[in-house]
Amino acid sequence: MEVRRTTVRDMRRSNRSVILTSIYREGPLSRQELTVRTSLSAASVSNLVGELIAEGVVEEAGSVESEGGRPRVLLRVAPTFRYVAGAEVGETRVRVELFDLAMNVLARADQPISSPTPDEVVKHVLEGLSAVVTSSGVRPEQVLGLGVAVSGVVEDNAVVDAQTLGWNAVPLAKMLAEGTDIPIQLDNGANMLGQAEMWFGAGRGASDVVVALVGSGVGSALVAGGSSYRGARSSAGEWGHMTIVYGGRRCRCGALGCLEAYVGAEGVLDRYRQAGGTVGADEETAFVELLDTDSELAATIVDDTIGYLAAGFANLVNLVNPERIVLGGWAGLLLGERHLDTLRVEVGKHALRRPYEQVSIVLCELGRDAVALGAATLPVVRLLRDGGAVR
Amino acid sequence: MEVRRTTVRDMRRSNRSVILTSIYREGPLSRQELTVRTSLSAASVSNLVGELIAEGVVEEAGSVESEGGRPRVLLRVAPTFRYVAGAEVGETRVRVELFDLAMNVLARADQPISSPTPDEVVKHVLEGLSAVVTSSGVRPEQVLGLGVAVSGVVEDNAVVDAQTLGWNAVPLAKMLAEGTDIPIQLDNGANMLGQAEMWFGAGRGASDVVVALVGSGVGSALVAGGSSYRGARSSAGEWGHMTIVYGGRRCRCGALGCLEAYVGAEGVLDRYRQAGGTVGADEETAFVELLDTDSELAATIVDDTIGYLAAGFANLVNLVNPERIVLGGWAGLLLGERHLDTLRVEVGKHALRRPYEQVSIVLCELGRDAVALGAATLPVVRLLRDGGAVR
DNA sequence: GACCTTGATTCACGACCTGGAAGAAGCCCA
DNA sequence: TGGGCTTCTTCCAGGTCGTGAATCAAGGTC
Repeated sequence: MEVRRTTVRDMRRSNRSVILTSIYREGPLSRQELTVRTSLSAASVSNLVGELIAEGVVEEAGSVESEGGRPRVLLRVAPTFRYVAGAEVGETRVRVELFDLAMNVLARADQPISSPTPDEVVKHVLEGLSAVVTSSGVRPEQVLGLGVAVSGVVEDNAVVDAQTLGWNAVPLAKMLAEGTDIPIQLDNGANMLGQAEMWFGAGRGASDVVVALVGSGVGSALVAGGSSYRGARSSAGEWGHMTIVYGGRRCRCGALGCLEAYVGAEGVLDRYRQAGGTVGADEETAFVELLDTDSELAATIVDDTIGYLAAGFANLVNLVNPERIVLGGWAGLLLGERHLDTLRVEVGKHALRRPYEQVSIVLCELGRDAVALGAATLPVVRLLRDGGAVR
Repeated sequence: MEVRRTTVRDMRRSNRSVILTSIYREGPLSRQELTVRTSLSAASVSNLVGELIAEGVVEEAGSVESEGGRPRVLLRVAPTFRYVAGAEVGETRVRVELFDLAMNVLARADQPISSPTPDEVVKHVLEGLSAVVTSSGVRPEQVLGLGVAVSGVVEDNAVVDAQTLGWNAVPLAKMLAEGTDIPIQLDNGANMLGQAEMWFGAGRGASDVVVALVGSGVGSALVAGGSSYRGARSSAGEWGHMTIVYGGRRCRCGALGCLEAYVGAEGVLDRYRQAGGTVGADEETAFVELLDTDSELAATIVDDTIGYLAAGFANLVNLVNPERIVLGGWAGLLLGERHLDTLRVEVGKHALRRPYEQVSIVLCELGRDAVALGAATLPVVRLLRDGGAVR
């Protein structure tokens, strides 16, 4: 039973949240439009908006004429009310970015990282954070929070397990909090890229979405009913290690026949080389080379890849019944740019007719650099949820 | 933006719901315990409970002594405040059951059905409903609602598509509503069995669960964060048609290599017969026969089945990260009773270590007759959600 | 039978949203 | 130029709600 009481204060907080969220997500709105959208009374809208303006969260932004009457005053979330930071922890670099509330980038700090130990990562994130804060002239107490995207499983928004980095139960949130007063929120990198696509990219307007990421490996972010689905212990979305060829190729996770072993760039190139194809050593260049090679072997490998990927998509379509699947990741984009139509057709061969007809399959719009952007939305989500209340 | 305003009335409804739900789900409770669990003030609990008692939803049920003070008065939902009905629409029969609010069966009506056309089904459901209501001496206006479980996709709680029955966009809710004043709610049969297991069976206490049903075919019910997950258009949970052997056996859905083609009883027996095994014609008898045959061939087929099923489970574990998987369906139970431990081990070979360690795999506890019970919980859910307000 | 402990109820209070009336701000037209 | 009109916004009285402190209730203890 997770039910909670409601008090008279919750009501106001909730209504502030409704109004603030509407203003933020649906662009400049007048009080009048807010009364329609929220079905709150005009009196309450005026009251709540007045409070939000007095606190500086919301500001008036011009007016628009109405049909012969008093013009409506437009309201927007004040972009400079507070700032938010996002960090992307990769295997070879740490990127920190600072945004205003309109999610304009104010500063960016990229730092190469030699060995991704927890201490090293903490050091670089904190350095990057203070670098972007300083260089943009924002006072630290103006920063609402720092969202950090890591490539592993983040439990309870605090502890990280990342097999690829060799991290086991690393209390990253605590470690970071010791070096700054800015509130920290952690999440998984794939989820954050998905979050970015949901807010600013190909996921806009949808509420049941799978963001499928195909790079060297394969992962996904699940969005159910408008919010990220993490499962019982935050590791949901491990789509890449779904068995798709029972007893098939050995995957680096140890199991046989995982999707990743067939459609991850590494697996694809491996299959090509084993079949006698030759490409360069650099993975991305090689992958492009394979896609653009005009040989029967290359065509077979690519067609097979599309087939396996389609089966993986179909499994999502059947099991999750999303309204949209967003394909991303560098390899996914390269493949999708060339073969999206074929992919769509192939999915239809594996999926049930009904959910297949209801899903649209599209490409990511933001590229791979949106991870920090997604992470930076975490403090914004909190701000909107709390109706503009700050620490 | 699905955010909605909150008014002062919502607050009371919400708190009534919190109290009523606590009393219903956590057994007889005193007002004192309610203040602790709901974190409402003692004053409000007293006030709200008084109202619920006055309306007859809740009643006092004895008292329990406290440590030297005034004894606590226990409260429970009055079992006979209202009644709920559940119907199971199968391919060969329609079952309707009537329950009190404590979910004790008061009456049951089974009706064989020759051809499951919509009109025929509506007729039998309505006949069954009036039969159980009459025979138990309950006044029709005392019946809170009828939940109907059908074996197809139910959209918007109103329209049914059932490929197996040949139904296409049948407005079943409307058709039923024309024959009775009792409110109708529709849902999918697998979901309803899952719902029954969640409330009264192997799912109790968990909030992220997959109920996996293996019979002649294969399906599942997904429970995410305590409530049933239906996806964008109500067809989520189609686990049986997940591709598990790329390019493998032809499934009755038309695709190749679906899980159902390997672990559904029909598929299993088919594989056995094709490999030279002989069993009787009746599916269930044949399946038991296969399981209990002491031959190398039979053992291989069974082992393979466990392997395929394990891969199917592992895909759920990786993608959904449930805390529990509940195996049911007649074939699933027969298999599970004999080989659950092996199955658990095999799942570990396909799933990622971390989510695998976090999931428990157990058998259904209620048998296959719980569908109507699950359906009958639909009106109860509505009652609890609305805080005891009746039509 | 006085006192203690614990559970339940009462009541004044402040916070909240609402509907209707009033005010504000622009446009139109004589 | 000013009155009238339309539309947006604010003000105010009224009613609902949960809270905290005080009070009442019901049993046990000595």
